[in-house]
Amino acid sequence: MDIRQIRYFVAVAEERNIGRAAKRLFISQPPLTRQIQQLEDELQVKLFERTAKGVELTSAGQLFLNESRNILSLIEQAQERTQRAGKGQLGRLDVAIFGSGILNTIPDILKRFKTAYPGVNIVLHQMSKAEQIEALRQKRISVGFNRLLAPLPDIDSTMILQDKLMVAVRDDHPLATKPLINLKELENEPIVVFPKGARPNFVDLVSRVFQEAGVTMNISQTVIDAVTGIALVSGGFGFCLIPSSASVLQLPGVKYIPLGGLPDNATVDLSCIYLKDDHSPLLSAFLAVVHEYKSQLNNQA
Amino acid sequence: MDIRQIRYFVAVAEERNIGRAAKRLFISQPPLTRQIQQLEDELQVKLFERTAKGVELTSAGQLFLNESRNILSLIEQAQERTQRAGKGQLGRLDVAIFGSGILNTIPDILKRFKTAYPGVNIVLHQMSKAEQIEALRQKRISVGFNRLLAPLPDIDSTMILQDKLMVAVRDDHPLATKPLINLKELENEPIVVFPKGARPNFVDLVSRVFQEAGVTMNISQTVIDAVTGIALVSGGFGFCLIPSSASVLQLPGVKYIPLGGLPDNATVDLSCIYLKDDHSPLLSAFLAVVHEYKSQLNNQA
DNA sequence: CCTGCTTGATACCTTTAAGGTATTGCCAAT
DNA sequence: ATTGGCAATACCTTAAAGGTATCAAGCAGG
Repeated sequence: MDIRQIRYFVAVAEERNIGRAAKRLFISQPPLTRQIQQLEDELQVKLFERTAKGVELTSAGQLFLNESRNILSLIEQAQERTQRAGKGQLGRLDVAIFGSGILNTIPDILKRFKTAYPGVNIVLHQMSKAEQIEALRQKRISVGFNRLLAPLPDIDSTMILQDKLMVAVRDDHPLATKPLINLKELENEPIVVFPKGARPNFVDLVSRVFQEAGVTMNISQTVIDAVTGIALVSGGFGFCLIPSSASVLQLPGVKYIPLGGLPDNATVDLSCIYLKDDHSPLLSAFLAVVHEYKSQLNNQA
Repeated sequence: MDIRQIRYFVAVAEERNIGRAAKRLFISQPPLTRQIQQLEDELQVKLFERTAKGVELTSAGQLFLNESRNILSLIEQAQERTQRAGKGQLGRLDVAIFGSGILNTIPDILKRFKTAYPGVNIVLHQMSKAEQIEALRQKRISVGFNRLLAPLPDIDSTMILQDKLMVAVRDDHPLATKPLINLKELENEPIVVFPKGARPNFVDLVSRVFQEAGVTMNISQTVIDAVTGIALVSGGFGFCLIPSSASVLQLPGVKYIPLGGLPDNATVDLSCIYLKDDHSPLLSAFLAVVHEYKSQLNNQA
């Protein structure tokens, strides 16, 4: 049995006349007659009663007509859905985000992607950097968002933005009134750092900045992420250096003040990472959205 | 797109290796490679990622695999169901019965057919003789049960049984004690006859019998069917001649007594009728059941 | 680092089967 | 009895599926 035969059968059933159906199918009458005969032979069922005016469906033929229509529509659907999946318009995309990374950039990107590709189901996973890399290699996720990535041979990354550093201060502290804080002013002050876990990390950037400025750093506490760090500032544990994008977070008694007098490379990147040899259309579509977001960000600045 | 290609695709997806799949399909590897390429070209979607160890499905391919399995199983089902319909094991059979014909013979036959062909949906219609013939010609029904048929050019019939005549009597009537009633004893007695409507009919048989025996008949009432006639006997309206198979009907105060001293042709047939050129497997199956029933009936007698 | 093995891809030929033209046979309406 | 419309048949042409031989690429073992 053949899809062509099914199509032919439906045409004949609808026209109730082989010659007319042949015209509709842009073939001549004899081959159509033969195809119908073949179909009947194969099924061992008479599908049509031949009359003087044409043909008419037997009861078995009537049943087969319904089934045939179902088959054809299922095939059509399958083609369309597969094509959409091939263009990345349909499917499931597993995305990893890091602890406090759910601030504004990532939700924005996800929102854009969701509106551009409404057929794609986005599944979020909270993962640390190391977990993301393992999950990428095992294909449990397709993209991860992260910061400060060491280059890896099998993993590519796209930088989305670079955050400058800011200082989280309690608003009753004397420095809280200044428009800009110099690193020197934080010498020996208690500093909360984050995150715990795999290096290189935001901690390393902060230490490097202190070191290069020749300022001694007094780490009062190491916590898991920016949110916890800022919470500790609010609790009076000292200062906390954060990437500027984390400053959207509002906590009672906490002010964010830009850090001045730093070298240009004193920034943290936000990047998304993915397997180098993942050529899935879903990933490409997602990266396209990321790039579009990035270029809009640059045009604003 | 082609069912063959879908089958090939599923095999390759399952084996994750074109060569192995080719072996499974009893073809050589190159044509299989080409068919997969063609399928990908047509869908404009890459279905497989070619690796060193074989091939692996892309996400679009994964989706298409699911759809393909659905399509194949639907096709299989369609073939099987159509074949069953072709053998008369599946479908719908519209059957007409006459007013009081729902006694024991017809339910028996229908019950047998139902157990032999459980996939067939029997739809009953109450129809007079004339209605049955019109409905047969319009193909609204496939079989009708009836009595005393005049032969028609386009309609065939099968006689199921021949009923002798019986008399329905009130049990307080003097004749009710006799084991056999002679027609002479009914002379001038009030007789209820049925049915109303198209001739030739059961009435005609009854009148003929009286006439041939030289007995004058006194029709007290003409009613629609046997059930009504017997009800009138119960109400004291007189006697009623009925086909013996109607004697299964029990009404208060009514006895059935055989009619004696009649010629052999004083019988009513129960027949089923159908279009001469209806060769549907459903009808053949039904008629086969009818014949089987008939021959069992004859063996008993 | 090279060699051999496995895998899919290509080139070219053979065979199967689908499509076309011409014609026949059948039934029905005139 | 005749004609018109329909499906079926016979015979040929063409397209496409399958086969054999061979190639190119990637990985494993020496």
